Amino acid sequence: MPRKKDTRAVASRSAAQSISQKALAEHLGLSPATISLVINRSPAAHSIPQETKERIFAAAKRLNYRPNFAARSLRKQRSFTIGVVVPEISEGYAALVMSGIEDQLLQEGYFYFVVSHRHREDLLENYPKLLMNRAVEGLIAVDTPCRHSIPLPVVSISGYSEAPGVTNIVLNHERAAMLALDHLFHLGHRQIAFIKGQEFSSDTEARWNAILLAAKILGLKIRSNLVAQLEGDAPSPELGYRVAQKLLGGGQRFTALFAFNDISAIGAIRALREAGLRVPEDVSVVGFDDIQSAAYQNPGLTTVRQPLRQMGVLAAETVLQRITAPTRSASKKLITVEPELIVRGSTGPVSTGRA
Amino acid sequence: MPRKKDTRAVASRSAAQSISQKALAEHLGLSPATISLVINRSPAAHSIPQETKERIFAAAKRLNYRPNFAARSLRKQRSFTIGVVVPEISEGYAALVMSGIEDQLLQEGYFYFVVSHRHREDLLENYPKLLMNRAVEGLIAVDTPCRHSIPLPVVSISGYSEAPGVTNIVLNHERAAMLALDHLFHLGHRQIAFIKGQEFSSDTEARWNAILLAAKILGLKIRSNLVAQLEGDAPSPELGYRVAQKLLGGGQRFTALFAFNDISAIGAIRALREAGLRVPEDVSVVGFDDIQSAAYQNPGLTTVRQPLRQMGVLAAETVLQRITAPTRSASKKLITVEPELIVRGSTGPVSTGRA
DNA sequence: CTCTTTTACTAAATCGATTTAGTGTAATAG
DNA sequence: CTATTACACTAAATCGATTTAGTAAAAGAG
Repeated sequence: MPRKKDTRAVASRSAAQSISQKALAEHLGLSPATISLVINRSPAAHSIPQETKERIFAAAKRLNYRPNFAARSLRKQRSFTIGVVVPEISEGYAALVMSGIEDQLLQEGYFYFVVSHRHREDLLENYPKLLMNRAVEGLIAVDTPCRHSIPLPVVSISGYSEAPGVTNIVLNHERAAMLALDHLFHLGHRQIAFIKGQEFSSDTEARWNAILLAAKILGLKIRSNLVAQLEGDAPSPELGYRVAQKLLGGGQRFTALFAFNDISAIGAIRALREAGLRVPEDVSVVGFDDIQSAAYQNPGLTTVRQPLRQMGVLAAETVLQRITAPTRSASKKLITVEPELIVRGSTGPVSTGRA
Repeated sequence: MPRKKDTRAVASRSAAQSISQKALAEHLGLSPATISLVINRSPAAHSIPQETKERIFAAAKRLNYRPNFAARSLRKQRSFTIGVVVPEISEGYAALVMSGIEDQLLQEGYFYFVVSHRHREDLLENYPKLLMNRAVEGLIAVDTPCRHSIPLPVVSISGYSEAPGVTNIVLNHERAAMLALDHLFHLGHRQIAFIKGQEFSSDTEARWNAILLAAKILGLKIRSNLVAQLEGDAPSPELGYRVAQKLLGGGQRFTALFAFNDISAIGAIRALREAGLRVPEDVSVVGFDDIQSAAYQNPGLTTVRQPLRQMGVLAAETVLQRITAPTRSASKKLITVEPELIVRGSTGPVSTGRA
């Protein structure tokens, strides 16, 4: 009755508990040293004849020898593991970055631990320590402030830190702000509302300064009663919804809204709609990040894209570089990546009837 | 000039390279054995006076002693690490599950490695092995088939597997299908289109069978030309968009659409709109999963919620249980979780003018 | 035929903890 | 005053690899 095929026996053999190097050595009538040299393709194995090497590889495969990772790690003082600190796992933002990090790290034979601090002070404080207890060889912090300096290569994405030993990967905020404002400006918008990021978000300040600069260059006035700030730390459009309501309640008219990120833009659109305003006919909305669902809003969300996946890849490349060639790469403190404006349906020319 | 505060010196001291147990022992004039017993709060330390214990703890803190993880891991034959296998990191689905897993694991002192196979055969084959090489103590597979049996506790979420040693966490598909169909049925819908999942998705078959069953119970006919299947493996609404276009092109009218997941439902809505159909006036749409952006579609997406976070927590609890109390929990093969219907704006009564 | 070099390995130290079986001293029991 | 028990530790084996220094035998040089 071969209904369930006989994968079971085969599998359980091939996946059986691994034997030790010593056992393998005894089985072959060799010493563990020899096994080690051959398995690791050490140059010291040059004098070992091909035939013996093949015997070793064959037996290793047949007996399912897998070097004990802890032993190897202990001896070599390497863990081949990186720690990744993110605010949340559930956000489109962090997920994209992580996927870039993963690609790059696994390719190079590293694994990574992820921890998410959800902006809790105690976790922010403790997680780096926990990761160090686990002997990670480097840290990637995504949108996370690095208070203490850490005796490890650290790469920070969007969390600009002056701490020594930190390489920062940041977006060209000036260009990002200019892309968005210039787009709105050329559509005729002069009354533009802004949603700033939360205090804790490391991008908030830089982005805002860039907006101020761009506005100045364009000769655009920013009214303080058209500026509101996200509050709360759930990664939900709800926050954008609330802050947009506040803006609407302020009484000051606006024909365009530049949100801190796509998530809040999505919430804001809902608030606008509920207030009877059409997007983009009455109010144009620009988001930030270009998370996946931005494209599938109705209308599609015009947004400033951050190359999130690429930033993840870059971060991984950079930590590994700093781990394997500490001196040469120690100097690079700042890596800038470029934004891109993605124009979709949520922005349009200012309507003469209303503006 | 205390502009930059002096966190630097303090930090670099407190985060300095850790010393070894032996060094700590010498510093205290004790033996490493004693340090170990005290630090680990071993019962064998009962005879050691409180004063000495405090001396040890104080020195450990002052000299920044951190037990070497590899050494401890080697000796105890434990890694306190779990492997998590997901199809993609970028999806709302996996992200929510992972966040549940993370919570639970970190709480219990475990870390986890994530790998994403993107449905590539070679990675599906290799990643479990790589994880085992890293000495993970258990595996959580999210929406991922387990071909081979693995000599480790395995918990599978939405990837039903008969392999020995696998605990399956599955949604009550029958109830899920019934919730959705019953909702549509009571709104008057009789011409319902369906988007099935991809072949490779482990949920596809079970969900479809449940739909067939629910339809039968309700006395609902399913027309084969109103059934289409997702193709391609990118986690993007694009797939739903394409398949909905195919359904529309089929010429057969329908007043409702039940999609395989929220992502494809979102894409499908766009296709419907482009075809001049209004949602929900002309076509009601039901999604599946309740990912975050479902609530912030316009209109909000009616969907069958899977308790994704909870499934992650449950999976983590279960692996840990199986690791720490192997015999007692080995028996549980199946854990069922319950869906919930979330009614939002994308479904409405069938319109008499058009149906 | 001796001396050097190469070949084909191995012994043993090491990485940094954990843990078991003791050891020497002090206190208490009988 | 001896026997026992409790106290306060420690020596040494162990986990499973890696790696350096070395050895015995064979090959090659002169």
